[in-house]
Amino acid sequence: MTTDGSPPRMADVARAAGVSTMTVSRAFRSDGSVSDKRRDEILKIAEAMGYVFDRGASEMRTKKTGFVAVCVPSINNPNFADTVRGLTDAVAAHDLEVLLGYTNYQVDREEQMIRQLLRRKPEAIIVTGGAHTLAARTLLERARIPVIETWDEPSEPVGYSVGFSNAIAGEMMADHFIARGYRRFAFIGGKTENDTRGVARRRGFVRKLEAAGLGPVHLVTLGKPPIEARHGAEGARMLLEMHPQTEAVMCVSDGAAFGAMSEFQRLGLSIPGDMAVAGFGAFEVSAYAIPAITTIDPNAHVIGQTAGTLIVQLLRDPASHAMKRHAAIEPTLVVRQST
Amino acid sequence: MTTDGSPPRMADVARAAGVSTMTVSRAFRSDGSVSDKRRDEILKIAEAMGYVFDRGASEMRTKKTGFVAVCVPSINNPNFADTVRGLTDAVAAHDLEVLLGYTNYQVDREEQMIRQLLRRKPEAIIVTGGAHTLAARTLLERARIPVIETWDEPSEPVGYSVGFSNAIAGEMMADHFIARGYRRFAFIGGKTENDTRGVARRRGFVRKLEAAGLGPVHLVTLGKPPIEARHGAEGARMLLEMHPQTEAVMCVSDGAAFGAMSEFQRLGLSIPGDMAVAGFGAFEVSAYAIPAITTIDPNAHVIGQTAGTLIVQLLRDPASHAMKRHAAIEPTLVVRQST
DNA sequence: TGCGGTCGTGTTATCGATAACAATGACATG
DNA sequence: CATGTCATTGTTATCGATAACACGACCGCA
Repeated sequence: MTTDGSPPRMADVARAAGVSTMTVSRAFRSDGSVSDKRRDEILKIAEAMGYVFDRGASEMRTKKTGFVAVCVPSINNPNFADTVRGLTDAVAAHDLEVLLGYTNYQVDREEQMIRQLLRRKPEAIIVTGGAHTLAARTLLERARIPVIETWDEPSEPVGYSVGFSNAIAGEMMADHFIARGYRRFAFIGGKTENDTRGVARRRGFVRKLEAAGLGPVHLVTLGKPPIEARHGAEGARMLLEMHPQTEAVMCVSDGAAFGAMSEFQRLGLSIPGDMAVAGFGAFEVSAYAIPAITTIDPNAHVIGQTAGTLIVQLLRDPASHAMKRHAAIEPTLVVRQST
Repeated sequence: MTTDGSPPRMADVARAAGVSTMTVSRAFRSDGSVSDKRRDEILKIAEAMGYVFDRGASEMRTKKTGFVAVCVPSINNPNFADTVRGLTDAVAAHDLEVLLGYTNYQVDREEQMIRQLLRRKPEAIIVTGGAHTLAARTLLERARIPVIETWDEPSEPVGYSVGFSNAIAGEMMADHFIARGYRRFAFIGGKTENDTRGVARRRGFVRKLEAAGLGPVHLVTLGKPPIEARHGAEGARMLLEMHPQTEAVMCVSDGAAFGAMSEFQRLGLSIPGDMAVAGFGAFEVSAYAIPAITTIDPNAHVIGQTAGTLIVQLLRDPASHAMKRHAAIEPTLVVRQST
């Protein structure tokens, strides 16, 4: 506290400690060359005065904000929450903070969000997926910071990418269904334009089955993402009405799969006898549902962790730009009783 | 882009547009008094140059960071995710961004997180719960910004509070159990020290039942929060082993309730015939489980929205300090088939 | 004793935008 | 025509910390 009642600045702490501002500045950093005695003294005085270090002023001079920006579709989705957690954990040890934005699965909101995030001058930016508006892509290309696209395997990444092919994930489930001997298939998912990754999974699933001569795959398309249990339940009703002969259905998310399975059961079907159900995402609910639901684990936490580790490396050693541009995170098929 | 390859600053845009830096600054703000023609011209030039406004430099001069800090236990919990979403939605329209931190339910990490958040000079800070370390409380008291404690009804709030009494939420469920005619009760939850709100719910639940002469209430205590499906399942096994005569159990969260119910079913019990199960949180899974799970909806999104609205009001009109300090968000009992 | 090196500390200029104030021109009004 | 008002634009100092440089004290070693 200063005499005039304004919050204390570093200079006020310096005055109180009888040293120069520069010495206080050094005391607040780990690398600062100050004698231990002085540092303790200064920090104690600062604490007593209620001094709070001003990161904003610091970043103006150092040009280091300590921010890693990340843009995800939604934070209510456990998968993206896991990715953010993995990222945060990986970068926190290196004095980096995560600046989070979400788009509610709207591409134009992504552009706006990226614009907003970049104004904070993050040291790196992580986005979800490889599909962006042209303007958004330009923003990322011009940003002069590491750009990481996650949850996807973009054919032309802006910078780096950490993720997997959602189409292949869809194929994995198709292979599993084929191996189990099912014949008539369906896919429950959301509207095409909003969730490009969900659409890619559907494409892979359908392509593989039709290539095996097991088409057509019936598509049940619900509203905008996120597609959750209530949509799954609605999709289940629609499916039984339109294509009651279906034997196995993949859902775009585990939430939807759970909702669909519950609805099938309510309507008297036995799972997997009358209908096999699978999801995507390895939500916790899938493991504890009865029957437990077959799913694909995208290893969301690992995606975040890997992206975080990559960022730390790029920031510490900018020369490492030569390394490979894509980190493949293999999704895992988790077979359970529902198929 | 400047001639030397460094990112352009406002002065570079000004030079390119043949105006002063100040005019460019004004063009970038909604209130700036610049002729429309000039503004369009300037913005177009800025865009073409790839200029990105530097929010950090701006905030140093204006002393407005545009940040609202929020500290939650976890972002994987759908309840807190909803609160953050409600908050973000409420403040976004007023040019405020949410700076998010989470503590993994560790009180000492909360202190550290608050310290870190405050260094960014947020314009307001929102924390979860009313229990903090002494140092954390001091930090909040000295911060000279609006402080809002959520998800609780602190007896001595630091500043404002938005939430409900978790003890009363526990009592609500006890009342419901009593009305349904159950006699032998249990509560499945986490370790005491880490989740004060969960503990409060348990306390209310137990107190009410014992006051009605329906004790003792058996407590099944698992590990550290978050307490999810796997803990619920484990708790269910423990409960059947130690107190098989139990008729109705409340779980600290819906995740745990779902896991417990599944496990009871796996072990051959019928719900609610052999065992009634209730949760807390109104997770989507509860509505689609079979049977659907009775729960308490804390209206998490409303909590966030209300806190956001309050902040906007306090920042716009600092004189409104006189208004009431607590906004009560009533939790709703949602009775379903599991009880 | 003299020299170079290290350690701890101080001085000055600076990061990029903007508040506060000043100045200009256009137009209205008496 | 003089004066006032308004809208628009420019000039200067500044927010709070720190990089870069300078400097003195002290050390070891020849």
